[in-house]
Amino acid sequence: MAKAPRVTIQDVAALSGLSICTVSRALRGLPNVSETAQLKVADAATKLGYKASSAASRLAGGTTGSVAIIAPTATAWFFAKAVEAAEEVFADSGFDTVLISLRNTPSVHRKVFGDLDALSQRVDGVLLLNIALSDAEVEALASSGLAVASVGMHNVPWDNVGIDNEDAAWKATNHLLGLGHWDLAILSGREPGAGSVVTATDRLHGFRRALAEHDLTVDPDLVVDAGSSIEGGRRAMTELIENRRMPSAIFAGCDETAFGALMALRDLGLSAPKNVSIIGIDDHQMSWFLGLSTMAQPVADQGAFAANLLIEGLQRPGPLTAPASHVLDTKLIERKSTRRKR
Amino acid sequence: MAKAPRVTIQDVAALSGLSICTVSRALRGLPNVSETAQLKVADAATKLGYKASSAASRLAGGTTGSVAIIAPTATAWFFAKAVEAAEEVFADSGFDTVLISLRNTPSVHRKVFGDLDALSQRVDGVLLLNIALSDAEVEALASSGLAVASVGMHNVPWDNVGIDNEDAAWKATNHLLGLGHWDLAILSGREPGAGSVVTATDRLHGFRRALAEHDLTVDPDLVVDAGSSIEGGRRAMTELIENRRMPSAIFAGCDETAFGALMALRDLGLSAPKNVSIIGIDDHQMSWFLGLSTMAQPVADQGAFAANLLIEGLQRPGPLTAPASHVLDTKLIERKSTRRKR
DNA sequence: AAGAAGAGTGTAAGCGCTTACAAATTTAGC
DNA sequence: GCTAAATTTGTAAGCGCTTACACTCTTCTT
Repeated sequence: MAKAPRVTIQDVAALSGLSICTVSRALRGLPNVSETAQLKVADAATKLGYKASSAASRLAGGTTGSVAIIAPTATAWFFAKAVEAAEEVFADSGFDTVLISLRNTPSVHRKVFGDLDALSQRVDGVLLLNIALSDAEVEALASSGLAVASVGMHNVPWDNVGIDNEDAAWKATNHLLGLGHWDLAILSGREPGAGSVVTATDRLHGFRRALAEHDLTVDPDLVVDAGSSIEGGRRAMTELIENRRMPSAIFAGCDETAFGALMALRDLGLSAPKNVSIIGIDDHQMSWFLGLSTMAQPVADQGAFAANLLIEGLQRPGPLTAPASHVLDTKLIERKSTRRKR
Repeated sequence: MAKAPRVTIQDVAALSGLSICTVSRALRGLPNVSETAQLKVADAATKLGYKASSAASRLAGGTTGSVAIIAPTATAWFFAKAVEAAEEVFADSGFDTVLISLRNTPSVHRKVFGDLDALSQRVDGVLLLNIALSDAEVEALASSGLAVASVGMHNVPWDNVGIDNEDAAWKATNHLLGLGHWDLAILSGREPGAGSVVTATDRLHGFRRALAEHDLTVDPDLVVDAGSSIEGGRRAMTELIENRRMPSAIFAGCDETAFGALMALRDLGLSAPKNVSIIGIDDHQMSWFLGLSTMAQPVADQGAFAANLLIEGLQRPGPLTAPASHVLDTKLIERKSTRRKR
């Protein structure tokens, strides 16, 4: 298998009997190219199996043909799913997907968002998944020249898609409240700051609002940081029971956190809903199996939708004037981990 | 925030009072650069915040500074974990990580491996995760000019790291056999072919060998294709019970498949180990919770190890002469989903 | 002390593509 | 049927970097 002797735009030009300039334009679908030329070029290109060199295009002022997906972590269920869905859309549109995981690490977060130039050098656009950004970072990103789209963020000057996290949390909490539980704990995502997940904040708000609407106060002891992993949920739940106190019901920031909580309960010989009711958000594949009540959200849809938004943004000529925010539905799924308070 | 006026190698050259050629060499650590020059350049570069344009480097015959991770799917637990671990290594070494998910789809597999030129245009090397490759594909890849490293493949002309899948399956099967079960079923990964996962084949071999060593034959009805997802496991288990027959024990190709099987059992009012013993491979975080016996394997380690192998390969001057294959340990973890046959 | 060998540096020619701008061709207008 | 305008095509100058190759100094040789 000999080293393929790269076929360049010159070869296509030669074969089609046109200049490389015309070929370049034809290939990119620019106006001012006759149909005849268009066809000749297309013909020659396929015949030669021509593929433009992305490096050369980029250098000459074009684009990189790749986009970055930035996720707080790549292993959590939500992100793995969203990433795969987005990657599919990008791949089908001919974009390379550069994966950047912040690994829930503030220093990585700062490194990535502190050097947008480096980023904009390698990709045309970025897809942000639930990233908590400071105002300065938002502004920097908006004026970086990069196309941007996101999942689960709001009040951002670019297209976004997500669920209404506050509302979902509010509904989940109300479900608990409706079952007669008023002594509620929340296994929350990390507190705001670099490296955190934006949805966590919203969900905490929803939780607080639901309680407030019922004239209930939030016991600080019952708000525990659990991140969004199984491990974190387990740790948080253990902390809650051993060092704080057992609530009547628990709202877990996501299903994986709830799984961890369920584990912790079992460690201590307890279980849901017997000793405590528990509800999550996500509708992870395992939730049905574990009988976990949850607020279902469409994950792959969000990833794919946002990816399409980004691609549109990439193709739009001018800068984005009116960023749109799309909200997808969530749905309460009652299972056996929650039941009426006795 | 104004559009950053790109700082080029020229600026560095000017500031350091040297020629761009010397700067280029100094920056890349090539020989024949005096220490003084080295320092001056480093100084000017940091002062200016200079970052080489990957497009230009690439075009000028250099490298892309990015590597691809190719996985059969990005959502399965094993791959999500391995991808994140590898991405971390790459990021820390300054490489961009391009994620390519084959989505368990043969056509995507063919598209990716059928056009290695396109690939080698965008990345310097590829990290293959458990990809089942034909001999022709292996050869094409080996002579593509790309650096290659892999997880879970064997007899490949590049560095590889993995567990001994056949051995792990053999041990898992023997665990079942040792408990007195001789009527065994396997929930296997997909059969060989484009888009399949190579470990599945090995595990099936290990299963068969263990049975053969005990003079047992494999009932074709008890070999069912389950892919490597929860959904697949559930489907396969349902198929097994409803349309074939209930074995005494089951070896699931991976933990997620086992989870699915557990779900299917419960759908039918059955459970493990009461009605059937079941063992998986992975030691997924949920396995402990579900009491699933399994063969534990180090996933993040494999991803990180392979990533380092790839980076070494990228830095090695000549072509690889003696590909090394590293085997990591697995360990039987007995939990309550398997028990002695009564 | 003169010449060979080396080390360090600079010059200039691209890599394959995009993009003003100029040139050539077609179409429209009167 | 001839000019003005519109359309299509070609020319050439880079994009920022690498890399032969030429060149200038230092060191050793003998």
